[in-house]
Amino acid sequence: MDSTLQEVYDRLYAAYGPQQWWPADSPFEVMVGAVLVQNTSWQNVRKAIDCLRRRDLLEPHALHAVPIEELEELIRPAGYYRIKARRLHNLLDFLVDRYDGSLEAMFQTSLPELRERLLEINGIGPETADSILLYAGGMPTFVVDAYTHRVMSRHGWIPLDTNYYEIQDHFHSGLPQDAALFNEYHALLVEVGKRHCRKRPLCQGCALADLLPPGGAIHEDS
DNA sequence: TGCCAGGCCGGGT
DNA sequence: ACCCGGCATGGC
Repeated sequence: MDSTLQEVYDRLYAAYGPQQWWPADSPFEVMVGAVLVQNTSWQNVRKAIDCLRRRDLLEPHALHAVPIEELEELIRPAGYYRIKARRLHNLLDFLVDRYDGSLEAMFQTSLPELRERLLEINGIGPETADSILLYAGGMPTFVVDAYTHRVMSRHGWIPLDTNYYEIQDHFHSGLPQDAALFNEYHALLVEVGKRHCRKRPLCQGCALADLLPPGGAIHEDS
């Protein structure tokens, strides 16, 4: 195990505690949120999800039955509503056609195989797939997002140009393959990123300040 | 008041 | 293998 990765985790956990991610009432709601949150603030996503909940549409068959044009209007507050309605529907096609709408059945598939199948769906990229696998299915795959890249690169722990799979490998090879750990770790990176790396690049005063490498934080923007 | 938020795709080098 | 424009709403 990578001592730095473990130390960063311990420091974040001591500072912020358990994060209770993903904010959702059911695995299906996690799936829906994973698509809607693409390059979008969670605040906007919540409006769209609440709208679906009020209409009892947070269920695979019910949501799948909604025509695209209606879906567009329902999820409008989440932004990119035309393309996201189609992406969401593509995912629902997959879930209903292959698994009869059963997440339990879907998550019987092995992690590598399910990941590949999800990536074949138009509109599901690596982060959305990993979010579904980890946060809806409890499968041990690390979620890499903008915050992960920002926090790790600005502290000098990875080069700025590290791509998704390189970052993911870094976590996979440096930590035990534990879904609960991956879940909490990613949530903690988002938390520290929101607090310290959103507007101002300097992570002065954050929980990781004394872990900075010689030369200090990296300031080139992502 | 502009800028940005928990990406991804398609077309181009 | 990258690089880029497009996609859209709501909050600060």
